[in-house]
Amino acid sequence: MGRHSSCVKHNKLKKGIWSPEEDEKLYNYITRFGIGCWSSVPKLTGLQRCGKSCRLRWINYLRPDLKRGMFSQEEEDLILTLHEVLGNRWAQIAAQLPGRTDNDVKNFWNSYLKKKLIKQGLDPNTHKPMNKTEENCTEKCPVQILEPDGIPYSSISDAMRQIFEEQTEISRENFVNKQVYEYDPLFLSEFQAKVDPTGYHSNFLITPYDQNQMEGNPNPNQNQGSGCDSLPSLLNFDHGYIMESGFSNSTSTSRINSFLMNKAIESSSSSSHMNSHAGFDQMNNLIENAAAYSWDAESKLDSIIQFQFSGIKSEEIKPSI
DNA sequence: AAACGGACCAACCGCTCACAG
DNA sequence: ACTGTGAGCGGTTGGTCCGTT
Repeated sequence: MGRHSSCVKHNKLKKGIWSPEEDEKLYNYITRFGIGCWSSVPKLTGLQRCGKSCRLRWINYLRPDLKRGMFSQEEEDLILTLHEVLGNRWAQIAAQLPGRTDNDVKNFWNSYLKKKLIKQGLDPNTHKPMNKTEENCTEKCPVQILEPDGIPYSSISDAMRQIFEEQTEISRENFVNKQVYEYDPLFLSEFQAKVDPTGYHSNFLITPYDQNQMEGNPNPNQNQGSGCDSLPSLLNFDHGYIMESGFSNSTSTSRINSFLMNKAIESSSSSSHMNSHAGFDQMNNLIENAAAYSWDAESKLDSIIQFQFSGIKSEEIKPSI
């Protein structure tokens, strides 16, 4: 199909920067009649623009709920985290950032975040050190996630991506299609301080199970940087909400995160391979240890959540179907 | 002061997908 | 099943700004 048909037909249409008059015409029209058929907007407004151009101008500039100005640290962290899972799916990433457009996010990524990662020696595509490979991750990661048909996902990132996409479908009406986004400050704040700005050295707690896995490894940091920490970086940030909500559905936008956890926990509990008694012991130990190490309350919860993964003896987490 | 180059960002282009006829 | 159209998305471009030489 190629070029948008309405733009091909009318090659006399104006291009380039929008004038304030054009903006006013479009703004007045949309605020009065709402968003309908974009292709008819030029005719109805008298604008010498194609419908596609009108749509873009509204979405990227005129929409009243747009957030202007610099990206906050929370937004930056969120973009990094989501990009690690979703890749260049700017629209999906932007849908989690109230008031930001895909264009905003894309420009911010290309002009700042991408360079920042490169500067830190991280591959902007994988968010891992330049010399790390996906194979290494699969090889070293102690948790294997199976697809519904029992075939393991090729990597943690693939599994997380799949889970996120399922979630995105579920929450689409709440996140993507709303004209006015419901801003939930909790959602963004939950990312704060839980995710390293690098998107790499996330808050990945080393559980007893992990320590077993790491026996003989003189450098725990090396294990931490095996490329598998992308999973905890997504899972740790919402524990507080999850614990309070009992892993149930909620209207909070942070249910993305609880969804991820629910997925894993449902899966682990349904797994016949889970070593449950060891799991409870580990949980108790973790709480006690957390107190002993003067961890704060959040860290305890982190530990509990982490247990849900680390306690799976069979190294399997089957996503629920 | 002028030239240059990099950063930023608005807008365009080309493609896919969904849907109606 | 096929075709045309509209909507949406990601990649890219080009203009402007600003700092540096």
